Amino acid sequence: MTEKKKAILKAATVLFANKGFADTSIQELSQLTGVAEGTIFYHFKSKEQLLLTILIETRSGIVEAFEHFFEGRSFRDGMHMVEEVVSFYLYLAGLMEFQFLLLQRHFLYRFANDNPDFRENLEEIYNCIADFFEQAIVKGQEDGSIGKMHARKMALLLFSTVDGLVRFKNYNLYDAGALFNDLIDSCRRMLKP
Amino acid sequence: MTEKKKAILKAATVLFANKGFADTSIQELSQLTGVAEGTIFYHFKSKEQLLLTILIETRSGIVEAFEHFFEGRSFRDGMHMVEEVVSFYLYLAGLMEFQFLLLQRHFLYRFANDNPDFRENLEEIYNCIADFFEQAIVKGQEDGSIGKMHARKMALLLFSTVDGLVRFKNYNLYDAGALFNDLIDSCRRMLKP
DNA sequence: ATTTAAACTGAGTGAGTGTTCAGTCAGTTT
DNA sequence: AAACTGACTGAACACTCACTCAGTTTAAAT
Repeated sequence: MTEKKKAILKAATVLFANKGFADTSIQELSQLTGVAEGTIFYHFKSKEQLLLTILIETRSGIVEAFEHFFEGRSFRDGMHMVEEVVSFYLYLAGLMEFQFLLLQRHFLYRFANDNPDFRENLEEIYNCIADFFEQAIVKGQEDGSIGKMHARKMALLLFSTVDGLVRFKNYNLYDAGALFNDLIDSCRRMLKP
Repeated sequence: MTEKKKAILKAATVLFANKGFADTSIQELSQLTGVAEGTIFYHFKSKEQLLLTILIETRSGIVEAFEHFFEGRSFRDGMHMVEEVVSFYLYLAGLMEFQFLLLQRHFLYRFANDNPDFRENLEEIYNCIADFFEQAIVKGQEDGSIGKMHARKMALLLFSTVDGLVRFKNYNLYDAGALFNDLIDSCRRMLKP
């Protein structure tokens, strides 16, 4: 991958995340990166293809980060693992700020409606994260640290809570960090037997 | 307010919510409503002004609905009031589907960055809802149905959970309704003394 | 030194955009 | 009947956009 191609992907991620798809022009992207407009279309056959490439990289980035973090790792019990999943999600949302912002933008889900490539990549991201939440809960139910409840549904509830928090932060409504301790406490109370 | 003006507002709400601001053209809005393009600019001095009008109506709709629902109403205790706030939020999100979808779209918050009118209306909506959650929690702490914890922070956590759920539903990821009972149970466990 | 293919350029194109405006018309006031 | 009003129209305007393409530069292989 050439330097210019990398620069295009990096800048486009920020622009798409901050300004949206329609409000980001190729001209602007060209000026910001110092790359000619033609070069952008040499590397990506269309604006939509450029967005898809970013989504694919985002998917592999997130999925690999999660798998790498939890691979061969052991936890005192399921409850602690839940806390680690929540923490890691928030940590990653800070590290991959623009990718996470992008994932919350509606236009991605509009593309997903008639382009299976978008749909599949989005589903893989969400399934991966929900699965980690679920695994932790199931583990906790086996070792007794988490009460009897529908594991998948609780996983989705936890997921939607942290997802909502990240949205509040992204939209400058409230700071997710300030609620971190309360979030962890709430998780414990929600899940304990 | 003339019939045509009403039709423009109604159709524009759906289009802005579903397709976004930039991807909704005045031409499309004109065709969909059977109103001439010029008429749209006769009633609203710009596309942005049209969006602002929709936001203002959304704000008053939501704020009045909440105030009307809880006005002069009494609850067995604070915990039950929390449950009612959560339920009513989800009920309203179904009733005012497109307005709630609109509120989750990023372009609104971009306008809010340099247009105080957008900012103020958005803040009023979020403060109003967060306040109801907080009131319920404070009431519960007074009557002993809710434990000792930071009321505002817990209110924000609850808010972000239901907000996240509505997002999952809007983006066709998961159905919020299927999680309703689990949501209410979790709220109880999160808040009980 | 020559060849070759990949990387890159930027002027150009045509479709589509939000907005304007001169003008029509039904209904009300003078 | 004349003057006026406000709702409405749609053609025209200036502008932006994604995308194309003929041509140039770069860099490695022969």
